[in-house]
Amino acid sequence: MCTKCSKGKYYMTTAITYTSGKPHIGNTYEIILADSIARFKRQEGYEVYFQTGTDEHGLKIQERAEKTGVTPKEYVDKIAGQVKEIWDMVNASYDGFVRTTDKDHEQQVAKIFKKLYEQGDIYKGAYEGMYCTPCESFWTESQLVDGKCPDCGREVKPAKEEAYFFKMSKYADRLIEHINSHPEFIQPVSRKNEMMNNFLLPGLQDLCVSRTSFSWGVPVDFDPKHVVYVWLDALTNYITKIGYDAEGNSTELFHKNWPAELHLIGKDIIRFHTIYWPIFLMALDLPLPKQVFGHPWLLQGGDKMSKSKGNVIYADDMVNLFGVDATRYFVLHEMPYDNDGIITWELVVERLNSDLANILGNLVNRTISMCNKYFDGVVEQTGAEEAVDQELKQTATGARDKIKDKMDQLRVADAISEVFVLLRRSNKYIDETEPWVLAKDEAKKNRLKEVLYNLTESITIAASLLHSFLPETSEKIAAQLNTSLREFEVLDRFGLYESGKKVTEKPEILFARLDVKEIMEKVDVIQQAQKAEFEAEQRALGEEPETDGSEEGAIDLPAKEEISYDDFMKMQFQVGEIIACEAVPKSKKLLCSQVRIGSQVKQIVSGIRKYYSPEEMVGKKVMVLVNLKPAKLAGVLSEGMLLCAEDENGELALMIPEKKMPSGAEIC
RNA sequence: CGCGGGGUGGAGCAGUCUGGAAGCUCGUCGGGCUCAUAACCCGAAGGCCGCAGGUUCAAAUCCUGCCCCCGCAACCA
Repeated sequence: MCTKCSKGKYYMTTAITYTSGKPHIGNTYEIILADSIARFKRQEGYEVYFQTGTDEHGLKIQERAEKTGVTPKEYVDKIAGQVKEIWDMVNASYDGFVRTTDKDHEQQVAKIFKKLYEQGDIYKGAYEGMYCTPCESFWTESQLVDGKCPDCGREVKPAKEEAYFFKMSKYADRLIEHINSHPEFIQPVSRKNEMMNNFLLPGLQDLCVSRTSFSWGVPVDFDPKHVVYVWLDALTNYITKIGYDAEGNSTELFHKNWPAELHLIGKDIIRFHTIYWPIFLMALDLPLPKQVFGHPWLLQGGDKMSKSKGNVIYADDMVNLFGVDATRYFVLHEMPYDNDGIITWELVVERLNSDLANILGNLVNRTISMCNKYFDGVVEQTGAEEAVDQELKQTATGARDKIKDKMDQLRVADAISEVFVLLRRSNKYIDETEPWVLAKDEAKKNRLKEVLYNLTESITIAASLLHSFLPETSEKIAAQLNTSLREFEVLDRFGLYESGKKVTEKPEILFARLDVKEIMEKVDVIQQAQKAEFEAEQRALGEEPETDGSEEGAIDLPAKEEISYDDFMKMQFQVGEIIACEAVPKSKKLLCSQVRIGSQVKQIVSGIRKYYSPEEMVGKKVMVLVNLKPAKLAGVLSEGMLLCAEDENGELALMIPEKKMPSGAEIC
């Protein structure tokens, strides 16, 4: 915005989005947040370089691509396209977009790996554990269920997989020192202790940085059956894409921008950015980023979000329904600093109506209308001041520094609220000055002009301050007032609106009020479409679509292998009477029941605590599989199984004989 | 005693680190106003700040114990 008064460079990044599917509003939140910070820094006079991108390697992507019958590259091209499309749709002003499948990135990852290997930070070792061949997964002894694979229940065997490891411990002390001497490094600060106490102080384990179990990744060039595993591939994007070269030929762009001022990431990956990433950088002899901010999540309220239910909220749907800036406003405003935020369609409508339509849109509209009505749109400063003006002016001129203060702390939601303080104050000013009363008295004409000038000026300042958050709206307001947005430097001054200018004749409604009911009808259409799309995808993957029970009742399960009558007869089912029942301590879902079957009593543990209380269990006669091999659950012995029906939501119902039956009666 | 987050007027949250008159937005009710998108402005009602103890002249805030909710983890026999 103002190149001659540059305050220096500002390199910031978001996390790169994993391309396993279309990003939902929670993912999109990060880019909007980052964008508002980038825009604000530019407005302040920094030379910002803002990078985002996609993380495109890994087993999951390879598998998805195989299932849909396309190459991994084709698959990620499609998703990366969607990501970009959404980022553009929300007006993200990124300067660089990295894809981990970009050739230059891949080359550097291979070089970095080699360099770290040659200098001894990476060594060849082995991953040891119990291996399930069909699942291609390693499990530790404690993860095994009954000595078998917890996923598929099949046999596992001890195995070793060759892998490369990074020696984390070597740099741990230096990192601890750095974190302690740079309290601003990890934000919010509450996360710092978490990292220290849970990972750094107990001692870091070496990190596995290669895999042989899949091929969709960057091959290790001196040992090509290995592929570089996620973090060394993903994190390095922050340096590779701006031109880092492991052999010393880094670009101008890199020298200018590294180290980054800010990595903006989700709170789930703080560990990787504040421990592994700094250590990689130390190993490469590069300076560390100034700050890592792990933002909270934007969660969907109400039902758990699930594509099969069609209730996932996507940014593009929001933009279509509400517009870009309403979408931006919601996610920026609703997100507190260190707690998770909630989004529902109803909340979005509420915010849009009360803040954007009522407070902001209506203020602009009523002000312009009065300018036209009383003075044919001409706005003039007459100097007819009164005491009431002072408070408005103070609010207007003080807003900039308050916002800057909040932004410096990365409290974006609070910053945007400061603009609304000014807007509210302006609405109040109209009531205090009563322009319609002034208009009736010819002698008060100059005063009326001054009042409308003050309003126009305040709105211009507010619009300029809004630019980082709602760029489109900000510009629309300036256009309606026939002025341009102010530079940051002068935003603490009042009275710069050029006296005598004429505002637009017919103000355009900035945000129309919305009716929740109408919106929810449209949402319903979106959700139906989403569900249909999901089911189509499932069919394409050759899987049975999940039905969601809206047609009441029908659930199709994948057919199991046919069994013989003898197989069936191996199972002994009997009626059991529950004579006592209590919750299993140390567990959340388990109930432990004493079940009388004939003359014996068996102890059976079941995961039904969510649906049945211990009290209501007692006295029930239920269907029991009696001859199941006993096993321990949460340390408690279970000698059988209570049979339940389960619906698609996991709701359980015990099977109970429909006529009175004695305990021990055989079920066959 | 698995890890973590949280419980503040009807809803969503701030305040808790650094004790010192319970605050914000929405909603509700009453009033004002008419320039405006039934918008705006003013006022009111509504809280044992999860429960119980403790420290203190003083606790939403510090300490101890307990209960409940939500993620993750997990054994869902």
